[in-house]
Amino acid sequence: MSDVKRILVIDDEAAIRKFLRISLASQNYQVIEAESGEGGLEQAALNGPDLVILDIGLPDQDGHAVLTRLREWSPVPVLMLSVRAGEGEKVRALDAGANDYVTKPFGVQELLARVRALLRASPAPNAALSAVEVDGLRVDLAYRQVTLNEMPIALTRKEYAVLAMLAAHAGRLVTQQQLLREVWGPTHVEHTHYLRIVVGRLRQKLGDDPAAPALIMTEVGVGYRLKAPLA
Amino acid sequence: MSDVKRILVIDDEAAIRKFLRISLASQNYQVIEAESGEGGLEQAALNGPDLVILDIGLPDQDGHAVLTRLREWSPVPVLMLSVRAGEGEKVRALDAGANDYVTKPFGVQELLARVRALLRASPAPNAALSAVEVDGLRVDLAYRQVTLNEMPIALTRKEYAVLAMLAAHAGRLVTQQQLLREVWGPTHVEHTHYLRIVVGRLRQKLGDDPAAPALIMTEVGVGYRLKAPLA
DNA sequence: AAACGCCGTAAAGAAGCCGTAAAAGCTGAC
DNA sequence: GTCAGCTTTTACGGCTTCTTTACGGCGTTT
Repeated sequence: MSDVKRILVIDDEAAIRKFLRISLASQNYQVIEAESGEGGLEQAALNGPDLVILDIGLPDQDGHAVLTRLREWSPVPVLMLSVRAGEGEKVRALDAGANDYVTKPFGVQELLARVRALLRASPAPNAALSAVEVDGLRVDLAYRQVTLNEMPIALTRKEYAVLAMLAAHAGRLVTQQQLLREVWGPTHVEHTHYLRIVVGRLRQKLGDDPAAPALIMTEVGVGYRLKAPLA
Repeated sequence: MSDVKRILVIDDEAAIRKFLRISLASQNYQVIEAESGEGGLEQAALNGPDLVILDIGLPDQDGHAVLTRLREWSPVPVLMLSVRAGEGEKVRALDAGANDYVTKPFGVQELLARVRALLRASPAPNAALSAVEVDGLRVDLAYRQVTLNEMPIALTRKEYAVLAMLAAHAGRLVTQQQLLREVWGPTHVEHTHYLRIVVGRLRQKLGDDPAAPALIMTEVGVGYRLKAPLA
C-alpha cells in the first residue's frame, strides 16, 4: 500500500516527455512513459497508474482512440494534452471520457495543480476490505474499532496493530517476522517475546483460551493465524 | 433517487447567471442559483447539489473563502469561473479544492463538456453531511455553528476546526497527524500538545468528563474519535 | 532422563502520553 | 496605541503503555 502515485505519460515527443518526467518526478510522483498509443495502453494495463496524461497527437493512432479503448476497462483519471485549442476538439475529448484538457503551451504550475486536483478527486482505487468478522469478533479497519459481540474492546496501539494485521490476512498465516517488522519496525525482528506478550493480552481481552485457541491460533516457530471468516 | 443532476451556480452577475441557467437547463440539469457567497453556502447545505459552479469575484466574500468553507464539509465537485487568467490564481484555486477552472470568456460547449466530465467522475456525490448530531451536540458544518441542547456554544477557530474534523468523520478515528496537518498545517505535525489543550477546552465547553468521555473519546497515542451518531 | 527451544504468564521499572494550569506572545478590533 | 481574546509556550502530576526481567510448562531432541 504505497502512497506514492504512479502517473503514466503517453506522448511521442521526447522533449515533452522529458519535461513532464522532470516536473512530475520533482513532486515525488513515479513516472511511467510510453511513446505510442499501443504502448500506452499496454503500460496502463500492466502498471495500473493513478493518473494518465495523454497527448492527442500520436504517431500510431489518434489520442481519442486511445482514450476510448482505455475507457472500455479503466476509470483512471485522464488529463488530455494538445496543441490544438479548438473548442470542438476539447468537447470531443471530454465527452470521450477525459477528465481534464490542457492546451500547449501550458504553465507547469497549473499543470501540476490540475494533476493534484485529479488525484485528490479520485478515491483510493484499492478499496481494501474495510471490516473482518469472525464469530463474535469484528475488526473494523476503516473505523479502527474492534467489537466482541457488539461490545467495543479497548486495545492499545500495538495490540490493535497486531490484530489488524492478522485480520487483514484472516485465515492465512502471518509470520512473526512480518508482524514484528510491521508493528515494531525492522530493527526488532528478533524480539519475538514482545509478540507473545501482546498476543497473550489479546487472547485475554477477546476471551480466547490459550490452551485451545479458537480465534488466534499459534503456529509454533512460525507465526499466528486468525480464524478464517465464513467467506 | 432522481437522475436529473442539480447544479448550483454562485455568481453575482445576473447576466452570467441567466446565461448559465439557460445553457444548463437546455441540457436537462436542474439549476439552483445564488448571488452571494453566504447564499451559495446555504443553498449547498440545503440542496446538496451534484456540482457547483463558483465565480471568483463575489460581492460579500472572495470565491476562495467560499470554496474553503464548502470544502470543510462537502466533497461536491466545484468548477471555478473567473475573468482573471493568472496561473498563480488557478493554482491557488485548484489546490484549495476546486476540480476545474475556466476563465471567461469561455465557450458554452466546452463548459458543458467540462460539466459532464465532472459529473461523470463523481459517482457517489452525496456523501456529504452538512450537519452532525450526537446526543445533545449539534455541529452544523455549513453554517459553522455548534449548539448543545439548542444552546449555541462559542468556539474559537482552532476549537471549531478540530471539532468539525471530528464531526465530519463521526464515529471514525481521526489521527493526531490528520488533525494537526489539517488545522495547524503540515509543519506542526509533531506538536501534539496543542491538540491536548484544544480538546481539553472542547470537552470543558461541551460538558464532557475527561475521565470518562462520552463525546470525544481519546485513543491513546493515536488520535481522537467523536461518538458515532445513531446511524 | 536431561537438555533444549519455544510458548505463555506475571510483575516491576522505564518511558511515553494525557490532561490541566498558568504565563508569555501574538493578532485583530476598536 | 491599547486592549481583549486567542494561541503558543512552559511546567508538572498522574496514568497508561511498553519494555525488561524472571519463571514454569510442554514437546522434541540428544
